[in-house]
Amino acid sequence: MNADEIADVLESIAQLLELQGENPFKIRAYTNAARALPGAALSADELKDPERLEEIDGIGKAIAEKISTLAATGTLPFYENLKESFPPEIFQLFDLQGLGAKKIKALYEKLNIRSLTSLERACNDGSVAGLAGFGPKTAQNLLRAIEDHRRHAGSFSIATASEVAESILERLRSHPDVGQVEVAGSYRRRKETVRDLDFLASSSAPQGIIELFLDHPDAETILARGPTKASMLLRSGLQCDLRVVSRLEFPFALNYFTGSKEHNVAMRNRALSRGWSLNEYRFSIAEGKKGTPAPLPEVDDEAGIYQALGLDFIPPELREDRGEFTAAENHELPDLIRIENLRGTFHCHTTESDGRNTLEEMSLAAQELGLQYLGISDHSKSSFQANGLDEKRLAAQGEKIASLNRALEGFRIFHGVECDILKDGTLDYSDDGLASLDFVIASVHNSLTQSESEMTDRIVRAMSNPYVTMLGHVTGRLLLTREPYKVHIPTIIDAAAATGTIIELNANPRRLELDWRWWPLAVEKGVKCSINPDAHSVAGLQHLHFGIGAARKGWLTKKDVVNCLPLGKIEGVLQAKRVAQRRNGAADTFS
DNA sequence: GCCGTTTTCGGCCCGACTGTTTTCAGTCG
Repeated sequence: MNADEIADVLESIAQLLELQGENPFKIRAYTNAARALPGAALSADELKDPERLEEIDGIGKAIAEKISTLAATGTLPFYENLKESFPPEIFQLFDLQGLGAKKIKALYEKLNIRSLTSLERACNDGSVAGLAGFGPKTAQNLLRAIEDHRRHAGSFSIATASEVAESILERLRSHPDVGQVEVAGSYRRRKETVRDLDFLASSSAPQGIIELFLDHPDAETILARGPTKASMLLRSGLQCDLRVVSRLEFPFALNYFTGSKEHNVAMRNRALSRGWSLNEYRFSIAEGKKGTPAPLPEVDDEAGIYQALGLDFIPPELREDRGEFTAAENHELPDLIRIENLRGTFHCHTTESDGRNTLEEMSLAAQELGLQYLGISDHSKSSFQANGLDEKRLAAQGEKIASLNRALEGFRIFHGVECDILKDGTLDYSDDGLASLDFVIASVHNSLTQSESEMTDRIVRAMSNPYVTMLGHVTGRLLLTREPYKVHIPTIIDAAAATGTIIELNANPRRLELDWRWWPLAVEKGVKCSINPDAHSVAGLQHLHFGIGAARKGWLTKKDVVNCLPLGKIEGVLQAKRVAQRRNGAADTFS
């Protein structure tokens, strides 16, 4: 069993213990261990070594033994026994809004409810409403929650969220009683998908702002309406929450509601170590602490909170408790990439394959964005579903680009292709065909069900080709739609480093990969990134904004991203692999 | 179950809202 699978088991154990009414801190210990494990990036052997596991913060003797057993045998008697006390379907009840372990336990023990279907029946026939601690309102809310759950998987793409977030922000800003307004939560941290949007406003007169917020034209259900907090479900199924706080509380609330939960816990612990308690409103003197606490700091903005805790300002994207505290303490936080650092981009399609805009339109749009270059890469011939180009059409496209380039000044179109990586890792064109191009993106588009080792070998073989400039969408995932295909990312990263292949950060909001979690490793290994929109239209160039969010989340700076290089410097990077091969004179330079 | 210039016991983040209660438990973030 690998680290991710073991983490899933630990999460399941936590839920089962919760159902059993176990000590909440014991439950938290399992949840913490589940979160800590994948971040430690242990090898298969280290996962079997209890002593190595115990070095990880949050994993002690007992859980280390359990992880080791899972890694070695793929099973755990303790877990198997736990599972016997509850039916497996019961886990789906945790996904319902308003239903936690206590209520699930009551429903199961008193009414033998174990699934969405049996819960729905019991809500309708009145037996839920008759249960102690439940009532008619709860039954009604559960029915609505079941319906919502069925209608929406519960997550939304960053693109959907972005549209809603910007429009609600604008609405709230228009209110005369509003001071500051921000979106917090995972949206501000630029997670690849979000479950809800958390808005935060400062005001001394919250009521009207709450009313304006809830009076949204797309509001379907009002979930909460209090004096400082409101919550609604939009017709799309996206939940939006609003908090209104005072001007002085705003930085604290912004920090608190931006999260992540793990980041907040660490912040509070840092405060406690100084004798302060930190909540979403302020610093205060912690109760029951021995010794004299440091005097309370004055805080004007979010940076002031970090400063008070001896930290550089941590950008929201990094707040995942993945090393940002150590870096902030040592003044080693990266100068994260910004959208204005981009000088050009690659991976754009045109009407020649499956794009909606012509070569000329795409080029013009890129110039209007202030870019210096645009890499055109239509599909290769095997992607016939996408009208991929054969050698003849590819050559004709090259001539057209050359002629356009002659008429351009200070802007260049690079001619490339998104070349299919065939089932055996060979490419869709001969090396001679590839050599005529400025750059080549190699991507997998078919035979997605290969085993992890087959897929990994396939991609590594493709990267060993000196004409492959960069690797496209590494795992083929479509967020909220299609799981990634199986591929061993650390091996891919090593191969990219060894061959000098750039890895794409596909900025299309449905893809957003290589996933941000892997970029620190890639950078450590010396792999370069290219942030590519995978644009199929002029509008698709805007995906670069989402790519920047993901890149920042992956700790990337402009030095790590090749398309921050200006025209005049980028050409050399595109040619580097072939030049190295020519210099070494061997076909198997990289093997 | 984890952790330790509070170190082997006794803490572990905490406030808002809802619904079911009549002072609070459960859930959420």
